[in-house]
Amino acid sequence: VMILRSRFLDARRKRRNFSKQATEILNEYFYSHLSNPYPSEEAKEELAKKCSITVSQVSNWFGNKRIRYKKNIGKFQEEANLYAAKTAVTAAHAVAAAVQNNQTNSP
Amino acid sequence: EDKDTACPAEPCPSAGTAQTFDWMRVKRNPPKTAKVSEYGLLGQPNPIRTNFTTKQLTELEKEFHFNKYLTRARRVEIAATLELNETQVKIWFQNRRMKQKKREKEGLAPAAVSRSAK
DNA sequence: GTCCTATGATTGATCGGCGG
DNA sequence: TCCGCCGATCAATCATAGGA
Repeated sequence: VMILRSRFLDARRKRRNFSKQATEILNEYFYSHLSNPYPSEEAKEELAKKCSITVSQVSNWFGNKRIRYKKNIGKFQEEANLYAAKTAVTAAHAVAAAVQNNQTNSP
Repeated sequence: EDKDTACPAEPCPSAGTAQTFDWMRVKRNPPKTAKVSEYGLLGQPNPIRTNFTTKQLTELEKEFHFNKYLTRARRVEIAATLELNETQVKIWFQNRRMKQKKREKEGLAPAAVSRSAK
């Protein structure tokens, strides 16, 4: 059939990839909330702020990410482990700091 | 704000194999729009997304600018004229309104943060 | 330039909740 | 109980960006 439909109406789709750091922030949130990657409106606004993109773009990103992730979990395994390790290190630092602080107070 | 930052009953197991959470199993029911088996032979009902023609979209758009909301009568009329279900017309207006709201919101935020810093 | 995959945006339609 | 709307999301697709 004439699949020649919107050859013009979608000229606005001049996509631009997000910055490396923005994607980094979004992925960190996604993988640290893998059990429920549905940021609240407030969380989306915060992410949008940090990433310098709009709330709609944050929504699009999560929508695409969720669909594509579950479509092929295996393909994202490496990425998942990468971010899991990253957050683990961050958490470890916090714990280490807490422990150290605790030890210096109880000799 | 956050309430699921930790696993309920999971110490810290999987390190290489991701778990399968409920959201990953979510499956939408296939569209029930449009009449079924109109081509008996091909036996392919309509488990697919409808592709509106440029003409249909043009008419819907025109009507939308006239009325953001449809009356039952108008909906029936348009559906018949464009050869669509009443549901499709109803949903189209619903989505169109959401789109409108979204665009208005985006068109007023990008440039309105410096009321004192400039 | 060619080909293929990654990715942001669009959109018809679904899901759950609310009000009439 | 049924219906329409809202807000969020799904799922498929479009079109470009980026890399080989």
